[in-house]
This record gives sequence, C-alpha cells and structure tokens, in this order.
Amino acid sequence: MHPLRRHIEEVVSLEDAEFDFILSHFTPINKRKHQYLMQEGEWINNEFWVIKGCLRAYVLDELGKEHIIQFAVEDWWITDYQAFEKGMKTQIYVDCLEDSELLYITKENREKLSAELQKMQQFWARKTKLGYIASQNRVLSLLKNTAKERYELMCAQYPNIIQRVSKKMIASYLGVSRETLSRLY
Amino acid sequence: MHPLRRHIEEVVSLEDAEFDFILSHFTPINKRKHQYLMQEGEWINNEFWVIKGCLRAYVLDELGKEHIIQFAVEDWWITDYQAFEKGMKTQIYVDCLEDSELLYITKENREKLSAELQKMQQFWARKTKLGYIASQNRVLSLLKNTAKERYELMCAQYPNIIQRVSKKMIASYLGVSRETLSRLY
DNA sequence: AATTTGAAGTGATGTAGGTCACAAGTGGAT
DNA sequence: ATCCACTTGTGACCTACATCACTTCAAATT
Repeated sequence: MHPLRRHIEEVVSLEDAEFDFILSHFTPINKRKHQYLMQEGEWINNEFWVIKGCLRAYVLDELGKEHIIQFAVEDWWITDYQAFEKGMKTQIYVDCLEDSELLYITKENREKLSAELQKMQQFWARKTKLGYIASQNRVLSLLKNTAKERYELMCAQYPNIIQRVSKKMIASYLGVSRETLSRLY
Repeated sequence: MHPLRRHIEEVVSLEDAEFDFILSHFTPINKRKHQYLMQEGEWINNEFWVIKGCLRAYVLDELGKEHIIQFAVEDWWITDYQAFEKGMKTQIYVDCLEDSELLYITKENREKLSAELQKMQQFWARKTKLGYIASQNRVLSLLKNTAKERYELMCAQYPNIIQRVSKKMIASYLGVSRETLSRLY
C-alpha cells in the first residue's frame, strides 16, 4: 500500500478511487542533504509530506542563532504554516538533514481537495488539532520544565529523532545551548 | 446582530436560518469571578465561547506553581483541547478572572454541527489553524526573546489583556517571575 | 468600620544555564 | 591521502532571572 494512503487511513478510510484522486493532487520531489525547501523571504505555496528522510524548519534571530521550529521524518508534514495559511512571505528556513523523498501539494490543490473530498477536510482538521495540542504542550514544557527535564521528555516522545539528528540540533529545538546539553549527564 | 454570529461571519457568511440552527447547539451559562469551568481530573465535554468577561486556563506543576496556557476575553474560545479532542480527563484548570457570560457547546453537538453544516467545519478548521500558528509563535518567542522582549511583544499583541489582568498573571503567561517582570522598567 | 487578602515594588542573594575558548575525534569532499 | 568542516566534550567565567524576605497600598470580605 502507498505510504501516504496508509498514513491517511490512520484517520479516515478510503476507497481505491479516492486515494488515486488524492494522490493526483501531489507531486513527488527529491532533495539531497543540505538542500533547502524554502528560505526566508520567499513566497511559499507548498506543504510537504516526507516519504523518506529527515528535515528541519528553523528561524534565524537577529544574532544569527538558529531556533528549530520542528523536525520532520517519515510520515510527517512540514511547511511554514503561517506563510502558507496567511499568504505571506516565509520567515523561516526548511532544509534537509538527510537525502529526502517528498510529496508536495500546493495551497490551491489542498483547498480544491478539501472542498471535493470531505474526508480530506476531516483528515487535515484532525492533523491541525493534534499539531495545536502538541505545540501547546511544548509551550508548557518550556514554562515548567528544566533543560534536563525537557531533554528527557523529548527522548521519551521522539526517540527516533534523537538518534538521527545532532545534539546541536536537539539543543536548538529544546531552547538550550549545546554546551549545557552536553553537560547534562 | 448576535455577537456569535458576528464572530462566525468574520470567517464564513451565514443565512439567518443557518445561524439559528448553529445557536441551537449552544447553551448559555454565567459564572462569577473565581468560579471554575473545569478542574484537574474532571472529564470535560464542553468548549466555551466568551460573550463577556475574562478567563484563564492554567496548569499546576509539582511545586504548585501556576503556568497560564491562555487567557480568554470577549470573542475567544476556551477549553482543554487535549482532553476535549482525545477524550481524556483534563489536566488543567479554567477559572474566571471576572464575572463572565459564556456559551458552551458539547463535543457531540460540535461534531454534529460540523457534519451538518460545512461552513462550521470550515470555521473551526480556520480557528484551529490560527491557534496552531499563534502557539508556534509563542514557542519561538520563548526560544529567542528575553523576558523583557516577550513582555513588550505581548503588550503590542494583546494590549486589552495587559490592561485587564494582574502583572502576576502576565508573568505566569510569559514564563517569568512576578518580581522580574516588576523590575523590567 | 475593621480585617483580611492580594497586588505590586524592591533589596539581597542564589543558581541554571549562557558564552567563550580550546581540544580531540569523525566523516565528507577533493 | 589530505584537508576541512562539523560534532562533542569540557574548563573558566558571566549573567539573566529566580527566590526569599519585607513593605506599602488597594480592594474585597465580614
């Protein structure tokens, strides 16, 4: 079964014809390690789904420091939702931490597909709610946990990401310096 | 015009009959300052919309410290989305900072209304996306801004909330001690 | 009116985590 | 095979912010 179909069917069940119709709205794209899907200042119009690989979304602050918004590995979605939803220029960078195989859908195709297939609207609504909940939990973790606690929670929640990306990246996701993270144990 | 209708029509336009149908899924409720809409450990089944008043959602950590998840004033929605969506017991508290007039909708009525009225599904999808974006921005602010910068960003973004709630509450939303907040200027 | 409760400011001191600097090891690129 | 960029660890020192303690003042509560 196509991995995207398996992924969507975790939320809503699909007929063969429905999945073919869905898939026809996506385009495959391959990127190599260090290549960017988007860079600050660009107009972005696509949401990406990871078939294989590992990526990150991050911002640069005034001092040039990177702050990681999210990682994405197999079965994850990634884009700049603020730019994508509000039709703004992006303020973030998305690059590949490994060679990656992706599918992308344009904003227009996403809207068309939502309108034509109720199930996809349900699917995306569900994904957005879960993303919102996860983000609120991340805020709470930043408010109430120490650096060490946040690291341990991340190890428990995303063990596969911990194993695939450098400590420096993890530090920048957790909001701690790489030196401090290195000294936790 | 009913304030809820005005609020929904900021996203999707409605016929009179549609709004009457929507409103029939909500129940009004009034609460006084210091009263709780939910407390840790309860099963919660309602999402609240604020006609008038001011509320907050917060968690208590192991040390008994409060961390504010969100405020809600006129036109805002509030509940424990994690408990509401995943059918869990709530881990948070929601209480009134002022006497408040609310409308609430049960999970069942929300699902029924979404299924029966495409426009409401669109409306809630939009609200969830914007909530997700706002929460990601809050994470980024915690990662890249100092306490003072976060306070100033909050003053710019939510001036009405700054004026209505105590500095202690604001400190607990920003992730800073009330003493430090008091010393910023 | 008297009393309690909470808000807000501020001094003194403590600490988690940041920054800078350096070293050793590792994997790609040419 | 060599070089270079990157990763990780670690010592020395610094700082933003927390904590504790006390005070003043205003607003609820009785």
